[in-house]
Amino acid sequence: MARYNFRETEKKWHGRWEQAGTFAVKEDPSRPKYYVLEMFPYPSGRIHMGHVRNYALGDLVARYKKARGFNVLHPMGWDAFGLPAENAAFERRVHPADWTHENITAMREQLRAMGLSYDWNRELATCAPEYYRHEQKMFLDFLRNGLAYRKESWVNWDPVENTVLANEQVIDGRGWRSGATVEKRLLSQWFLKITEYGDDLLEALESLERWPDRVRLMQHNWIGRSEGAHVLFDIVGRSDRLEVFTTRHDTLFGASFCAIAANHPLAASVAANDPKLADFIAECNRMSTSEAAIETAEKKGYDTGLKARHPIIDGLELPVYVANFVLMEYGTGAIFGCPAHDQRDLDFARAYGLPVLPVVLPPNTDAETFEIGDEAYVGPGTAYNSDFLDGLAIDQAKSAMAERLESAGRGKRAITYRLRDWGVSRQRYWGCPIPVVHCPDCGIVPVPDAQLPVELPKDVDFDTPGNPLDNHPTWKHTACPTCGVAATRETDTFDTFFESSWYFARFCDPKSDEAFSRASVDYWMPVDQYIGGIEHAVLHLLYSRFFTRALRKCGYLGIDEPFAGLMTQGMVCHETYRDAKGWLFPDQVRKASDGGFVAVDDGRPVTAGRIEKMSKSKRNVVDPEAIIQTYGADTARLFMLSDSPPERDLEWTEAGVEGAWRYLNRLWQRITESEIAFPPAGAPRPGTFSPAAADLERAIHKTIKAVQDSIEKWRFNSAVAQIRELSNALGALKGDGAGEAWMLRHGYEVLLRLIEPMTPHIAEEIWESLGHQGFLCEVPWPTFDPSLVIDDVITIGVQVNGKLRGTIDMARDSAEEDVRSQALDLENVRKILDGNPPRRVVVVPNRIVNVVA
RNA sequence: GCGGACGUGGUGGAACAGGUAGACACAGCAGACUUAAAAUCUGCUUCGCUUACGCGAGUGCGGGUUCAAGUCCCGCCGUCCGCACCA
Repeated sequence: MARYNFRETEKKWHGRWEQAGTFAVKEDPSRPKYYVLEMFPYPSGRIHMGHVRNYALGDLVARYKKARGFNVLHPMGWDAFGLPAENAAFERRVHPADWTHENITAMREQLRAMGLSYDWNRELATCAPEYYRHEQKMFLDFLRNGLAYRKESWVNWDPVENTVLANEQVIDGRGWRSGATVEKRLLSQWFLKITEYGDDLLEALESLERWPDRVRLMQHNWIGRSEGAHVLFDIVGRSDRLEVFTTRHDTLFGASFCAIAANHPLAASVAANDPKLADFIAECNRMSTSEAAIETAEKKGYDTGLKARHPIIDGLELPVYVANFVLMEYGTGAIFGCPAHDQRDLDFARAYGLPVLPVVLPPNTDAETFEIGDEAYVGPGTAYNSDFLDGLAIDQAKSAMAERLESAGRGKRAITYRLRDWGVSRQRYWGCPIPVVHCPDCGIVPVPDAQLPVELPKDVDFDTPGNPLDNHPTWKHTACPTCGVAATRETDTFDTFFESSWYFARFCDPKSDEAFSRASVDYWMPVDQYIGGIEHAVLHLLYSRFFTRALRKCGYLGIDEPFAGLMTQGMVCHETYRDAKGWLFPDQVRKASDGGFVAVDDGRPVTAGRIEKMSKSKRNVVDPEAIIQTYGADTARLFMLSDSPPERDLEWTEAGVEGAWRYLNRLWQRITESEIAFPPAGAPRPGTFSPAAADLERAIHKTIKAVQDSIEKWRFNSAVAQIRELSNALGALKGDGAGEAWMLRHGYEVLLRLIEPMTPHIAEEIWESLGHQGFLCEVPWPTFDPSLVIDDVITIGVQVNGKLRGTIDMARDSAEEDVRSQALDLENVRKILDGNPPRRVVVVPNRIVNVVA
């Protein structure tokens, strides 16, 4: 038997699709649209298995929706700015632009080899001036609309990448890519006002019904809204007041100290005359913010000597400390401490000998005997020791206190967010230049629209440390657009998350002289189905939601939410091996006779590690190109879809891939080398069928329904299982009469249509070999006959006391009495009842009978 | 510490809405074909007992609700993920 030649076949169909423009789309108001998008890749040079999985998932959705009659937009492009290009420039003496474009060319070929149904006419790369010029304009519009501003602030500085990082890019105190411990620096930076949309971004999460709960929750926590109050403390002997944020203003009567952050202006003011305090502040700034450091760090404070007047209790003065656990970034950078009801405050109070006064009494507790030991009481209760709050529950006490503070002019209700404004300045070359000019006379001047884009210079030096744009001899020197005097350009570039915050809209109209036309985004947006990794849950996915709102405010588009549906796929994992010296590639390892593993070269023992995410460092990466070379794209795609549900991690196994390949090869042989003479394409349906053929027809219709349901529910692995079940049924069909031949052909044609979104090349090839003209991918999805998906005869389980004791075959919707008597008549059932009448018989129509003995 | 998800054969995983647990695969075993191997085909494959018919146990552990629980409720244990000095 000849083997299926995937190499020739896959290439052949790539050419056919391209020539016919099969996947080119345009707006068509007469048809429902469907926008499928996979997160576009960074052009690192080669695709990896994570990409293959991502795009196999997206292509299945795109092809399925196309079959269901949707006008499907399915584009692909390149997230082309970023640090690796600069590293390559430094290490290999290639220009970042050349390196990036070479990588794009290579990766485009790899993607084409997968047979993905992209409209390649819409391809874009974010490093092109035709792309980034629009985001320069957007930034200027943000500036005009008060959504962008420049301010000096403490920022996260990555000492390895030599650039600033946004809060979202600091993971556990370290840079998200470099892993270097992040330092605090005071710099002038551009910010986007994401906090202005804090409430909206939070509330709208509710409406994102087709997003995973996990991602919505992560964004919810990230935004971190808390309701509380600002409280004002007068400071003895000073005119300024200390403003504190609290969520527990009900415990204000238990306050025993105030604490401020090391970077708080008040601390700086005292430190000016207090060298010891200045030392303490410096020590706090050096402190790492990593998890381990925080766990072990002591709660340290420094008594400033200042006294804060309690806002409610006349005559009570509280000491003011600078404390290392108070963050300038959150709230007002100042707190009041109520040790009895906050663990951290309690630890601090014990360390510095401050009073601990309980003011919340737990339910059913005697106020006389209630004491605070080593643990603060944070549970529910009623206020006591609290004057006018006494007897009130916590929530009531908060309201009462807020009203008192407001009427006394000593505070007011307030809401604080964990979310910070998005710092977008990066001290890097390979990014989009920030289009402003610093003029000695006029200050910050936006570059006029007519002078856009501000293009990156090509001739740059990567050997000198620092920002190559800043080091460039001429680029930054320009004339002030307003007054004409000598001025300098901003040399920072945008965070590369800027580009990915709007590319989905550009795909709607990628050749436009504008960012995109309003009509095209109105037609295509929002993205109906977005697919990508969970790692962007609070980065790209939050920025894009904000950016869309900002663009709306500036009149670019009319929606708030860019992604109506989101699927976060699991990782691709693989086995790992290591010996005493480190990790080994799987092909350096073989199974030993004792069941363990040894190295191929010298037989030394090797231990099998965990199944882990493919990574270069663990040497468990499988190169997609090699797989496609060996087995073909269809096989790789089928395996990826069949092994695990999309959101779960997938274990790559050679055996699993082999299995997928054998299946496709078998399918091809069964049809193209069939000994049964199939009737020609479109042959009329015979009038009668043998029972076997009629059964097969039911199986066909059931499969259509099952596969469709599975795809709609994102159970692609189940869809594959159902297709394989139909294959088994087709392979097992007995008889070779005209009716059987017709039904067999019908079955295979349906099967091909169902499998085409997963394995398009082989499906097209077999379809053509059956005598069809035109593309299978343009044939509508088959419909099932509802009457054929329900069985006439149903096998009903018969239980005695909940244990299965037999089955009976009954006509569908048989009378309950018949089912009951048939069930009781089973020998097994009679044996157990032993002549006694059953106590009860539960009959669930068409499902089960349970006899209670 | 806070929040969340998950836990089913040797393995990946099925099981719509509480109703025959283990679909579909992978691996394994046996057989057919073959000089042989690969490929292909047929069968078996949750565990224990049994020649067999069967019987017993079984969805992390312990309880509960129900005629009936992988699924619902309560309490544990474990694994993974997110956030974290957040006032």
